[in-house]
Amino acid sequence: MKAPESRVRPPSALFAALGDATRLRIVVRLARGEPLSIKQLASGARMTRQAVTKHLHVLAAAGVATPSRQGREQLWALDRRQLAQARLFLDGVAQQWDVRLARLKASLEDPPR
Amino acid sequence: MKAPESRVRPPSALFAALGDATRLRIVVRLARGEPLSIKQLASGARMTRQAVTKHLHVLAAAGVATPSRQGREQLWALDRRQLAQARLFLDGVAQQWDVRLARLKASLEDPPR
DNA sequence: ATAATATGCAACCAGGAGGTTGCACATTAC
DNA sequence: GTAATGTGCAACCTCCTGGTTGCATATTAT
Repeated sequence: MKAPESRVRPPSALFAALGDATRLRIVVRLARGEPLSIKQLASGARMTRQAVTKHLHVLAAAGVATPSRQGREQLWALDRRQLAQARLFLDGVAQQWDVRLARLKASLEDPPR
Repeated sequence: MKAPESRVRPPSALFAALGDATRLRIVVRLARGEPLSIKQLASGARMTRQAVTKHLHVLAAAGVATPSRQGREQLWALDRRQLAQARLFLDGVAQQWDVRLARLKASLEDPPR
């Protein structure tokens, strides 16, 4: 068996979730670690609470943020795992590039005959 | 003065560029380092060449890929700089989190009086 | 020169994303 | 109990995105 939240998501969905200015600001605010209610997140965002709610659900679908009930409030917090996945992906791209550059450099210093 | 391509882009635009499965596949293919023509990139993508062209322009607008003419072909290659920026952003988020966790841990081990 | 190849440009279209409004419901405060 | 607060749900609207088609243009091959 496997953890339900860790089911495979295409990395593009992850980047798409981060690919909105409003959502990225939410992520940054949540990155401080303290869970925030929808009300708190909506204040300061120049749009309706419902719009913010939608964005939060997008983040949840991407596995980036998760909610938890606390009385009549819903507190949202980040889930680092998917963000770590995104980093790994970018690392992979950079690494392939590095490997290729290393090969090129090697071939220049010690050309194949 | 500063390099023209390094003008500030909102990081969300960057993630948005990566937030499409087709574009991400293009990025992965280009990550090998070898520049590819539009024709080459379009073969294997089950859509029209024009659709691929559009995706390439999105990547170019985000500063992720850049074209260069070679006769009648247009060769596309990755530009790592923006990808590095994306990594830095994710590092920042993770780091804030780490800092907060460290503080929490410290406060538990050595509680403020 | 002519044909084949690789790309550019523009119009067009369907669907989804981001946002709003209005109202219902649950929880806490007084 | 009643009011205030925080949220959930659904309908609706607009605009952008991803995709197509059709044709024009530039370069290379024969």
